[in-house]
Amino acid sequence: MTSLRDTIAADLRTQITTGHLKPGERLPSEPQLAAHYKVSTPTLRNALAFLQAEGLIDKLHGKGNYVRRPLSRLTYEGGALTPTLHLTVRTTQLRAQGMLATLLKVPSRTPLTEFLCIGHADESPHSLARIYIPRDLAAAEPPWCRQRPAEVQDRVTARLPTSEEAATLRITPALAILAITRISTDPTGRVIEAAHLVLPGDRAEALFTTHHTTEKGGAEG
Amino acid sequence: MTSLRDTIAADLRTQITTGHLKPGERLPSEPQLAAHYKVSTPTLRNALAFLQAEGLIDKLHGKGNYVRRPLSRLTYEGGALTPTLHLTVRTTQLRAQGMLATLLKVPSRTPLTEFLCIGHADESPHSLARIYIPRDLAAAEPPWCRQRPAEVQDRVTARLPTSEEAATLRITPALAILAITRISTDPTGRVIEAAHLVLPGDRAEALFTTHHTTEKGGAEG
DNA sequence: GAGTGGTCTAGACCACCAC
DNA sequence: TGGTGGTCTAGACCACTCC
Repeated sequence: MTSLRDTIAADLRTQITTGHLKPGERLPSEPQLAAHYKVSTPTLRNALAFLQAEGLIDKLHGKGNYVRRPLSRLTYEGGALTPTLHLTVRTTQLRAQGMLATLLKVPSRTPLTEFLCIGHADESPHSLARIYIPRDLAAAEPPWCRQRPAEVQDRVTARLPTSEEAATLRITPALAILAITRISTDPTGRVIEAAHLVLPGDRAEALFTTHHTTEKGGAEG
Repeated sequence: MTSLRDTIAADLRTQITTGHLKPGERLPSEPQLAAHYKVSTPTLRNALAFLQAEGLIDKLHGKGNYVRRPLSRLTYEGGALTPTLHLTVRTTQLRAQGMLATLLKVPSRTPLTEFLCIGHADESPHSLARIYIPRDLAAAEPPWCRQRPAEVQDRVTARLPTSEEAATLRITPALAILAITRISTDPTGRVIEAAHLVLPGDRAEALFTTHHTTEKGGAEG
């Protein structure tokens, strides 16, 4: 009924979560584990790939498989990233077109500035952001927009990373990510910023707080 | 440099997104595709598994691989699911303990009611919700809480589904999901509802709108 | 060079679906 | 019954890490 892969993954998962295998500890080599579970190496590797996608182990080429240490969790708060060490990799001048023009509600060929940012913690990247701002509002320093937003809309989805995103964030292509498209508008309704954020699912979460006034009720389902 | 799997996946992805392969269309059988790309069937299946995780194809056991039709996207709006056909599978009386007691900020063994809900659209499940409400506030009909929330806090993460979640939602274990933990409080600060929501990443998104008053600024990074 | 994980092969065997 | 996908095997060969 349940596959060998799932059985093995479940067993190792239990050993990790119960502390039988401790954080930082190296697992036996794959041939050894395969022999122990009496399966072929591809089957065993399949199970390990699952644990990697869950963020329970790190696979290090040429070194071994290690139980992952608990990660400090990055919290994105609706409308703003938590203060952290950021690295602006690239600033690009471009012109709006297609999807970008639609998001920013500007005509095609409107001058924009793109900020490509990578967030870091513990020497490893933990967030990727592409921020687009109409050029007349763009600033040289963070926050890169000269104007304060009156309303911020965050559209959050879960998906697997593209190979480029996986390479940039140094994560496995099987690790789920939070993809957030953020649109900020000023009091007049003008879009002053559009941003694509990518946060690894194993070390990031997004937090949104909604206040309901008495006039309008809340939970419908 | 790039693996055969990625090359094949990229090729098929292109054929799908460009319309060369149309929605609903059946792909050639796996042995045929393997022969076409001159790879073994496991390698080809590996590529197809990737496309499945991206939501581009459906793998139907005994029938074939099909280009997926565009899915109607479920939008969860901060604090409330969009009105849709819901099915309450189970109502359970239980007592708070551990994590649940912490979330609800109640003492252990406080009586609670759990509502297990599955959302449907087009005959297929598209959302899974576990809602916990202090028993004195629980109602028999949706919305199951007798009281209106003053504040709703949504904690959003991306991860892979557990095997139970995958089975319930009829999705592949490799498809990323949005996991939302929602805490609703009344004006006095009492927690009136805690909910765990699971939304498939290929057909759901969460939308949050934040309004900033003039006193407090917004984007910090 | 020894040991590790990364990729791929060729094929067996089972389960599901349609006829 | 025949074709399809699902799982697993046994092993080859390459790339990376460390000594």
